[in-house]
Amino acid sequence: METNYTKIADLLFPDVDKTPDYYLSLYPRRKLKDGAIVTRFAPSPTGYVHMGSLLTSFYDYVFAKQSGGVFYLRIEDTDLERTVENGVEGIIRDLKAFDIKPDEGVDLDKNSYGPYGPYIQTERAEIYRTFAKSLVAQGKAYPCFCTKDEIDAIRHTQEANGESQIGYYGKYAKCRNLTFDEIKAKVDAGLPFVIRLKSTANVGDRVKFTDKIRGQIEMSDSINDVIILKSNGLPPYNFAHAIDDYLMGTTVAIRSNEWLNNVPEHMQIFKALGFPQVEYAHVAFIQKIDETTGTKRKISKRKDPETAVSSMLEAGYPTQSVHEYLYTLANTNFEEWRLKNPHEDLYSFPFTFEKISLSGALFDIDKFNDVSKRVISNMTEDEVYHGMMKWAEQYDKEWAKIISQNPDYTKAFLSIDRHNQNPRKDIAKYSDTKALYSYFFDELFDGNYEVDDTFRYSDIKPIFEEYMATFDPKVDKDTWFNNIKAIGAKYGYASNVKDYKRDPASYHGHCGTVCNYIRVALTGRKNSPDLYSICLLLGRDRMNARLKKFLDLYCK
RNA sequence: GGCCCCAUGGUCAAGCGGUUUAAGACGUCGCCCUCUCAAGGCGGAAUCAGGAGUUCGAUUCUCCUUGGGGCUACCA
Repeated sequence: METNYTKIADLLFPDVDKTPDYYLSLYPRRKLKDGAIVTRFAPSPTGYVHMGSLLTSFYDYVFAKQSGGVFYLRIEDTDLERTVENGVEGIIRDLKAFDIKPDEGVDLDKNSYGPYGPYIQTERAEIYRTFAKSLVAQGKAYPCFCTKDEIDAIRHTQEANGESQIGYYGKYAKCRNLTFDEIKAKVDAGLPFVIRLKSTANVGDRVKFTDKIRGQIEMSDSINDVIILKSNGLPPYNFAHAIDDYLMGTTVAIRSNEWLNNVPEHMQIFKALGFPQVEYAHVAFIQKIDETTGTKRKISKRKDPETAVSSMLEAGYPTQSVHEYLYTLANTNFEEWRLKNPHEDLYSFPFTFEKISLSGALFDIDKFNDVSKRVISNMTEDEVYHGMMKWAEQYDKEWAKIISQNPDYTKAFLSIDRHNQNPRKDIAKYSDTKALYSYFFDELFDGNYEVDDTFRYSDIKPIFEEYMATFDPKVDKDTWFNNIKAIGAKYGYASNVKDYKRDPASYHGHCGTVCNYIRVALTGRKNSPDLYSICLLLGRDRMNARLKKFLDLYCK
């Protein structure tokens, strides 16, 4: 019997000339200090990373760094259908934007670096095939020639029979006990085949395991003879990850929750291979409301391109905002920590597996915007300027040109109210800045004014004229404001708001009304940062020009 | 259908048997401050899905129900 298995293995894998031992010695165990965690980020090369996988990559990175371990990047491209051209590039770019630099992995040209490579699964096909062959030779795996139609038929039969388990197992696994001669005949006939692992479980068997995040879990064992090598010779995820995670020395596989059900199957693969079981940590996925159904569902790359990290960056959100927001979703005590340590590096937040939240959070754009406004409000004007530039250079060339020609001026208006006790929180993303500050540039100032019925144009004319005549850029803000009050008072505007509110009928308005006349004339809008600062920044000439333009338009 | 995960306000969440008349943040509402806005301050409304148990005592432990999500592919 033994020899028969070997014969089958040789028949199926005439090309494989190496043994598992070869690879076992090629990739020796890592020598790391006790407690060091080795993690990996293992995406398919679909071209981009979405919020959920970015979060897991944060976990991967942080746990490895905090424990003195290793974090590596592995490209899982065994599904040729999903592979996108330049798909690796986008992933590396996204990670890099967040300062995540894998210790080992692949570079932009898809060249592997690090001692356990290659780190692209299709380049490791020979390794998987070697182990698969070994499994066949041991009688733990076998070729299956069933067609898609046959598999479908099996399922229909099972459904008709009211079987509780659907799949390729037991008496339904008709290729399980093929003889060497039968197999040879089919191979000679050129029939395609897959390799299946013989399940060691029976219907009703239970398995227990411990998830790093979820704790003890018990479920039905996997009775299916799962496919470990597809007919194209490449392995599916289950087999590839088992071999790679062992050979590459992973200690904890942090992955999305949808894998939880497959753990029994994965455990059987590890066991068949004779590998110690890698630990698993299953992370809840981020959800969103599906527009068509109105219910929650996990975000997906295919359906929700807007949740791609790159879309966030493209919209002009700083990476730090995305990072902070994800942390507030993920954990558990992060916001509290952030309050106490407003300027700490994010990667120094002490994560533990136990504290990662179990339930899938809904992506909340309001909260995200607030987080981002806080992040930007805590930046210096230099940092905001650089962020704006970097964004604009790529997505708004006109804006980039304007601000790059006026760096000091730009920083000056960015610094308005920035160094107060409580800095302004009005920028959520860099793409907001143009609309927010366009009036600082004559070429963008469009001449639309938010005027309304309350504007008393007969008052505005003399007020502006007097304001222009008395404006002195050298005086401080209080003096400036007192002057406005004095001018306003002459034309029936209360010098303080309280007086006005007490007796609105006797006034045309109050000093704030006067400010608003000026504000609208200078910026076109009713809302702006500190008006005094705007006047100074515009300078007397441009200020006067805008006031006159307004008078020409509205106060003939 | 089978199996699994999850379950505190609209959202994210503290909580891990008594110190809780259940933190905090976002959102929302009101007031204050104020040259507008953005902030900021103060305050309000709003949550333990339901039912059994265990216990002297359950948001916290167990079970059931319900709800949401996931897996059930030669996809990952």
